[in-house]
This record gives sequence, C-alpha cells and structure tokens, in this order.
Amino acid sequence: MSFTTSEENYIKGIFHLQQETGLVNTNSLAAEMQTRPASVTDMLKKLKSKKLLQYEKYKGFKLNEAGKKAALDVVRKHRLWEFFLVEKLKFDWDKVHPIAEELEHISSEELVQRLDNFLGNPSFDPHGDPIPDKNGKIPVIKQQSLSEIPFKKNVTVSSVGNQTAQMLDMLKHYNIAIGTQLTILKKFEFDGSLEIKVSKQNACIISEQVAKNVFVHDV
Amino acid sequence: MSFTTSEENYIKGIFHLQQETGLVNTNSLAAEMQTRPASVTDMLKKLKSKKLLQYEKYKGFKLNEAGKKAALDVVRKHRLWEFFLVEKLKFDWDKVHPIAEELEHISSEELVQRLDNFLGNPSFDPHGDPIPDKNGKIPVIKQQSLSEIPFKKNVTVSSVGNQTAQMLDMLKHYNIAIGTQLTILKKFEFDGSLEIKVSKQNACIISEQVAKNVFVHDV
DNA sequence: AATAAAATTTAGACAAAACTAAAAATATTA
DNA sequence: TAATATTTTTAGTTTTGTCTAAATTTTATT
Ligand SMILES: [Mn+2]
Ligand SMILES: [Mn+2]
Ligand SMILES: [Mn+2]
Ligand SMILES: [Mn+2]
Repeated sequence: MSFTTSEENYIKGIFHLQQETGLVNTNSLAAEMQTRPASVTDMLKKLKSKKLLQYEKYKGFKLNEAGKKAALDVVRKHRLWEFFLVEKLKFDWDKVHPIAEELEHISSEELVQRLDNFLGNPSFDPHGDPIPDKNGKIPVIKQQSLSEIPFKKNVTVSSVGNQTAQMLDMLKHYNIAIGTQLTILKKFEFDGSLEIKVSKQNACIISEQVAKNVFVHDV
Repeated sequence: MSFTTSEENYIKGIFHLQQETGLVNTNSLAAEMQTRPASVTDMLKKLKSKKLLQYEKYKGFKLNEAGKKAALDVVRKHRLWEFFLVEKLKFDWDKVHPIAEELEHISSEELVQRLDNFLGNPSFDPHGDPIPDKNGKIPVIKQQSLSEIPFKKNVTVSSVGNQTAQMLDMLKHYNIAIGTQLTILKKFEFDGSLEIKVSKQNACIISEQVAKNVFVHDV
C-alpha cells in the first residue's frame, strides 16, 4: 500500500498522539497538524476506508496494526534522514526537522535501506529518538528526566523532550547534545533552577523547564 | 520565488526541449511530460502568469531568463542527487533517475549547498551530464558521438544520449560507464554495427543505435 | 433533567492539477 | 484557394486536500 504525503503526515501525527493518550480525538490532532477539525474528519474517513484506523464517529480513533506499521515506516525515514543531515552534511540539530519532514515522503524502499546501511544502521536520531528498523522494531533505553537525578551523579544526555528549534538552539548554546556527560551541583529553591557541570566546562545554570525536558541515562 | 512539484517538472521539461528546438510546442511538451495537451495549456497559463515564459496562444513558447534560472536549479538538484545515489549509496546508474525525480523537489537551499560540498562539488552526474553550479553555470566539454570516431583511436566515454533504463542496463552489461576507455576495431557495413575493444576486456559488438548514443572525448 | 458549552461532523465552496470532448486556429494538400 | 488534417485551446469534470459556517452530538453545569 502506498500513501500520499498528506496521508503520511496524518498517520504520523496520530501515531505520535496515541503513544501518550491511547485514543486520539479530532481537536488534538487538528492542533498537532496545524489544520482544522473539519479537515481532520475528512482525512479520518479516508484513512478508515483504507483500513488504517479504528474510528467511530464522535468516539475518537487510533491506528490499527496496519496503520502503526505505516507510521513506523515514516518515522524511520524521518529519523534516518535527520541522522544523515547532521552526521554527513553537518547541519546543526535544530535545523534538520523541517527538511526531514519533506525527505520522509520520498517513496523508494531501496533508498531507505541503502541509506540505513550507508549511515551504519544507527539506532538513534540526532535528538536521541529511537530509529525503528525495517520491521518496525524500536530500540528502547532506560532514561530519566534530568529533573529527577540526584546531585553529583554522573549521567549522559540521551534525548530531548521539547524539540522545538528554540529549545534545541538553547541547548546548543549550553553545549549540551546527545552523549554529553554532566552532573548536577545544586538546586535553587527559588525557581527550581539547577546548577550543572557540563563535561569539562565551567558550571552553568539551567531552568527547571529545561531540566524537565532533558533526558539522561547512567554513564 | 518558489514552485510546486508540478510546476518544477514542467519547467524542466520545457528547458529540456528548448535546448534542441528553441521554441517549444504544446504537443511535444505533452509527450515529454506524459500528459495531455490540454493539461499543458493549463500549466502554460500558470507559468506565464508567474512570468517564467514567453507564450502566445497558438505560437509556441520558451522560458525567459527567470524560467531558465528556475530550470537550472532543478536540473542541478536532480544531478547532484543522482551523483549521491551512485557514489555514496552505490546504486546502479540505471536505477537513480526516478528517485532523483522526487528528490529534486526538496526545497531547502542549504541542503543543496551542503550536499554539493559533501559530494566534492562534482561537475558531472553519473550519466555524464553537466551539473550546473549554484549560479546556473554549466561546465562544457567537447565530445562526439562514438559513431563519428575513426578506427583505432583511443577515447573515453563522457556521456550517454539515450538514458532510458533499458539503454543504461545494456551498457552496464557491456561494462561501459562514464570514464571507460575504448577503441573502435571495425565497422560492419551490413547494419552499421561496430566492433569495439572496451578497456582490457575481449572485443565485442555494439549496434549502430548504441554507438550513436554513446558520447566520447579524447583520452 | 434542562440548559449551556465544547467537540465533532456535515454541507458546501475553493484551488491545484489532471482528464475528455468539443471548438477554434493554424497548417497542409489537392 | 478551398477542403482537410493537425494542433491547440476552451469548457466542463474529477480527485485530493483544504477551508468556513452551520448542524449535530456529546459533555459539563446549573
Ligand atoms: Mn512530512
Ligand atoms: Mn528527531
Ligand atoms: Mn521531478
Ligand atoms: Mn542523469
């Protein structure tokens, strides 16, 4: 089965939302996709007729197995292209998302497989998100928010929660990236800020907001 | 100015035809684009309103400077991606055209510039066609059809005229690619076939049809 | 339980890009 | 030059994906 760019974007949007909420509703998908609820309803009918989702009027919806398979395929392509853009073309990690948003719709199966091999079959994209393999299998890692880590414990940054360009740009200025090692030195009770030591740099202070969106695992 | 995928494909098609004929007519563009003359007329109106071509009803049409610039930009992207697919992903040269036909529409300017650098700013694509630089400048080489070359002269293959997958697949089986050195040993008057010696392989025979579509330059 | 609010769907419209069939313009030929 | 053939354009549809406004259904509140 093959899908249009628009169908693929919706499928991916639904997949993303149902990870958190199980059932998805029309308004939240419209917000996610930056479109109107009426447009979502139209697309839901089409995706249902293509047997990609369970959907009853007014009752919410979610992808079935075929839909999840399709979603994982788009996610795989998105993340492989992001990896390519950062590792091979030396893009900054806060610039690659919109480009991958286009590249993920290139249809050739063989292209994806060869790209995967060319890149060395990476397991995580530049933001620390797992890259599904060609069967849709996703690697899992145990990670915690930096806001839950005790003082003086050495940890490695594994992924980023909020992946807006604004957030990623900020982390870039802190010299924080996937794989960066750091330790928490102190918590300021006033606003929940954390003083942290990033690898061999001077200590610096990050807001609670930032800390909550940085995920880490043991060194 | 930015264009839709369809607009870009038409612009490229017109550019290709006007290289040979100067003025282009509706039916030949329809044939080139595998579409209907009525669809061509529709698009011509749109491209004229975008000031990309000179066009008077029933009188033929051709790209103006803005149109040529746009065409060269698409051609540049197409050929850079083809180079990437063959040189980095190890695709055979007869498989890359349809994939590049999609990739050429990815919009990021920075992507093209970084890809160009990553590839080492190549001057020719895998089929020997010149890659325009970012200003639209095209490298030229002096080349002749293999059918016009005298016997025993050592020449290097520089490009292919007919680039259908069928032709490219055939040349692959002859072990003929861009850069291959060869010599003509004999011409058969019966059907114009040529006996040629390809680098260090055994002599072989190619049809007049093939010879006419292989372009070569001095070693 | 009745009413108000929010969420969702339907109805109808629009733009892009294609198509077919018919009309109009141009080119060819007798 | 008149008749015929070819080329091109126009008129009217279709499909996909979007939108607004209105109607409907569900949920929350008095
Ligand atoms: Mn996308
Ligand atoms: Mn990512
Ligand atoms: Mn194309
Ligand atoms: Mn080529």
